[in-house]
Amino acid sequence: MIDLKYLEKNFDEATNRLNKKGVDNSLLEELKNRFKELKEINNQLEEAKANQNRMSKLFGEYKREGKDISELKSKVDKNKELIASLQDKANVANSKLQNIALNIPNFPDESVPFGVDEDDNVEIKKVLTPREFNFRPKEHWELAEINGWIDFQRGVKLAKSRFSILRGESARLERALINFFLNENRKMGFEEVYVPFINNYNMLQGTGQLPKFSDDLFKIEGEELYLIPTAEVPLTNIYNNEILKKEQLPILLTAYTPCFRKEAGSAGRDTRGMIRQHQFDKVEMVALSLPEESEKIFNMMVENASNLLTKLKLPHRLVELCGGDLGFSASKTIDLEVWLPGQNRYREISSISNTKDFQARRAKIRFKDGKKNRLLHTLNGSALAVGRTLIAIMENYQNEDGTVTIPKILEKYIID
RNA sequence: AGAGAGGUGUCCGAGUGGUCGAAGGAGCACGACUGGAACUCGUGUAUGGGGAAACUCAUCGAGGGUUCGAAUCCCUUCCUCUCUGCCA
Repeated sequence: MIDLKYLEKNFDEATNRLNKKGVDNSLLEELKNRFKELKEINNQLEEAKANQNRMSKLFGEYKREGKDISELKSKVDKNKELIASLQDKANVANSKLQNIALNIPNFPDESVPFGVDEDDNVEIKKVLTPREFNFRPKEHWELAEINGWIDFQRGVKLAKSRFSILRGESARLERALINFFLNENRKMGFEEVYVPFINNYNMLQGTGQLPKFSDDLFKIEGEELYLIPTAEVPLTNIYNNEILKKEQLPILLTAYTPCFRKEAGSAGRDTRGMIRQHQFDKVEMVALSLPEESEKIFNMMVENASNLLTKLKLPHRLVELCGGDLGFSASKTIDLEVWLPGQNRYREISSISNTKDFQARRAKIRFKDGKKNRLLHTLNGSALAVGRTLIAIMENYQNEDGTVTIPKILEKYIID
C-alpha cells in the first residue's frame, strides 16, 4: 500500500510518480478525498466516544453517591445513537478507502525508465556469449521427447493442461538444481527456510497478491487458504505484524517451494512445452532490510542470481523493467533473461524486485529505530526458477543427436 | 476428527461488570551507592491511530453482541495444551 499521508500532502508529486506506472489520476484524486473524508468522520467519532467514556465514568460515580441518573441516562443514550451512526459512516468510508488503496500499485523508483510495456525495458548488460551451433538447435520439448524427460500428456491426465511430469534424469536434474541454488544462496548469507505451501488471505494481501489478483491463485475450497504463487509470500510474511529490532536487519532468507499459478491472463501463450505451467519449482530469495540499505541489498541479490547462471555457464542478460512493465508491488525490478538457442531468444528466468515499504505497510512489518517504529523494506527475487533453468540447460547443453550434457558444476549433485 | 482445559504487557502471573491499559514478580533502561562491579534502593518501562502539543480513541488471541459502562457476561472463530482416534 502506498503512504496515504504522503499522497495527501504531495498530491501532484505522487500522481506524477504513479503516472509512470499508468495509474489513472482520477482514481488517486478519489483516494485522496476518501482519506480526507475518513479522517473527518473518525475525528467526530472519536469525540463522541470520548464523551461517552466521560459520561460512563460519571454514571458510576452518581450511582455510588446515590444521585439521580435519569437525566444522564437519556443524554448517554442519545450519544450512543450518535456513535452508532458515525461508526456506520466510518465503516463505509473505510471499506471504500481500502477498496481503492489496496488496488493502487507501488510508486516506481526515480531511476525506473519510462515505457508502457516490455518492449520499453532497458537492457543493462549481457553476460556470456551464446554458443555457436553447427546444427539447428532444438527446442526443449523436442529434446524432452528424444530423452524421455518430460511427459506432457500424462501430466495433463493427472491434473489438467499446463501440468507435466519429469522422469528419470530430468527429475534428478530438477532436484540437483534446487540443491545447488539453495547451497549457493546460503553461501551468500541467506538462511535456508522451509515454509507452508498454503497461506491464508491475510498473508496474500500482505505481499500484494490479494485482493487484486485473486484470479491468478488456486484457492482451497471452503477455506480462506491459497496455494502460494511464489515463496515470496510465506517468506516475507514470516514477520507479518511484527516489530523487529534494528540489529536483526537485514534478514536474508531463501527457500525452495513449488509455485502454483492459474495463469488466467495467459491463454494461448507458451502453451507448448514447460515454460508456463500451473505448478513450477522455484528457489526464492527474500530480504528484509533497513530502508537505507535496500538498494545495496537489491544489487547484491541481482548479482547473486546472475552468478548462478554464470556458474551454470548459461548466457543471459540483465534487463531493467520500465514503469509500464513493473509489477504491482515493485518499486524497481531487474529481470534476468536466459538465452534459449532453440527459441533463439532470451526468456525470463529470474525477477528481482525492491518493493521498498509497500509490502511492509500492508503486512505491518516494522523495526524499532530508537523510540520510533519504522516500516522496513522488503525485497524478493528468484534464484532461480528451476523449471526454466532445466529448459535452459537442455537447450544450451544439447548435442546434435539430441542428448544433453550435464553441466560440470551439477555433477556432484547428481552422482550419489 | 471427538472430549476437556486454556489464550492477559518483553516474560511469568493476578484479575468474574465501573476507581483496570491492567496488581505482583522477573527482565530491561536510567539514577543513587562503589575504585569498578554484584547486591541494595529509587524512577521508568506495551502497541497502533488522530494531533504541533495538550490531549484523545482503540487494543487483555480475532470478530460480533449485551450494557450507560466489558479483560470480566453471551455468540462465532482461530490458536495452544491434555486425553481418545488417525496417521508420516
